[in-house]
Amino acid sequence: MTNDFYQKIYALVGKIPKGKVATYGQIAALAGAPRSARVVGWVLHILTEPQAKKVPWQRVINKEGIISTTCEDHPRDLQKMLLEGDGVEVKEKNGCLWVDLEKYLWKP
DNA sequence: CTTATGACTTTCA
DNA sequence: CTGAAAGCCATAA
Repeated sequence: MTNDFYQKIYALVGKIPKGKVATYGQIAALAGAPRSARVVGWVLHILTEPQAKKVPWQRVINKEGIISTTCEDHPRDLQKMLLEGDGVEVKEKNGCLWVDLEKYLWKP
């Protein structure tokens, strides 16, 4: 069951088109668990090495489009770089990186 | 098995 | 409208 949830999340994240971003709640909802946004974040946190390179985890952010990454292993600068590489404009507000959900939010 | 924590979200005051 | 607290799911200890 958890493994299935993982697979769903991976599939959903992998289905995010280039130049678009999605929120944890959205991914969780699409995975069948609207209240498991935290788990989505956890899944992306424990991504295995090969998957971290295959899955565009950088396109998954919180509901405000802000990168709330507190992990030192997941630098916001790296995510910003990856998003910019995908064609997503990452803005900076008060030292917090965020994306225009109105323009870059993935709407399946 | 119980407790604590987390890349979040939603609701109450 | 803003701020704080609880909730939910899964993993780690």
